[in-house]
Amino acid sequence: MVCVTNYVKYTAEMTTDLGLLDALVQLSFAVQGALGRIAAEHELSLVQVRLLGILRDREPGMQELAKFLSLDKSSVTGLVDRAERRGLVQRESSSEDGRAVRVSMTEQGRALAQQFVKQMERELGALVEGLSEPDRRRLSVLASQVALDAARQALPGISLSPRKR
Amino acid sequence: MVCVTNYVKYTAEMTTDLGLLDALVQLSFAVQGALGRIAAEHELSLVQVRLLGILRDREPGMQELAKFLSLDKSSVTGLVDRAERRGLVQRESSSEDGRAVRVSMTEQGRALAQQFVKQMERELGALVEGLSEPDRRRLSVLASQVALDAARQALPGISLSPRKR
DNA sequence: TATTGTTATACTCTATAACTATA
DNA sequence: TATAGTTATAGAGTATAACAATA
Repeated sequence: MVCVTNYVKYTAEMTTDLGLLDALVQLSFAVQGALGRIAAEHELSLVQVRLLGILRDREPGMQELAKFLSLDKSSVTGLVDRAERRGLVQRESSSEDGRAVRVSMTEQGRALAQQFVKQMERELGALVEGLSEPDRRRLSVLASQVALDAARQALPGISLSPRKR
Repeated sequence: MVCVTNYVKYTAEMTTDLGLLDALVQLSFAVQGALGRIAAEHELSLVQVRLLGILRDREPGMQELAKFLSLDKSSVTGLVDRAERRGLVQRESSSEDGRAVRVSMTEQGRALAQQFVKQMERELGALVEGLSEPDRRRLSVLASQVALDAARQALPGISLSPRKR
């Protein structure tokens, strides 16, 4: 049974296996919860966070941004409006195409993004505190494999520019 | 670097380790994406899905529901309003406390929840298709441990009624 | 007085459809 | 005509504050 309540019964002795499906769903809620909490601290939505993440190494147009975020372009208009109003991003009109704009991060946005990443590292660090170092490495490899498989299934045609890491 | 763009660069030979933090974030986006896609098919939000999940084996009051969902009680009023309008849940006034209501699932809601779970099992099954059976068991155990640790951190005082599994 | 729940209000986020301007 | 983007509109979802009814 896939548990979608985000609540888990636990006991003192800790060897419970939730089963793969529940485990992944619960884990995803835990991670998204951490993301959401930090985002809320900065009065950001998760989509705003993703926007900043995308703009770290790209200056996409609105349409392109819509594709990245799986949103309608009109939704992106509002999203960028609000982020721009807060001084996190900026629109620049394209020199090549009079219709197009390029969205980029401001210094302020970049600073916030960096701060966010640091907090996220702390929060997720706490989350995996209970695992031994070898277990962490195992989890990292397995989670990476599933995540990468998922990306391959979801984005069969999209080739992405290399990300700084 | 925690990647929050939900996009992953991948190559043909697949042994990449994203690092634990990115791996968990990416994995959580993949799982939540699956949840969100199925929810959207049924015109449900993720919160509506969680509501149905909670009501599988409880008939909580509005306040209690707010606590489960980490929402304000006024938000739950609207949430339950919309679900009730669609015939998925119902309010019943409590016999003991004249102020309170009890929210429960309708037959229609229960049927939808069952269907949802089946779809989720299929989708998540596809997600872990690339793992060997022993790797799946390992992932299950490790993910369970992190998820349960997270639940313990997040809900130190809350004791939950046993869930059917 | 405290608690349960709803209402009023305001904002974010989202999509659809219609629009403008450029290609 | 097609594409890039915005605007108008409508609805879900959220929180805060004020309210009603019951305990």
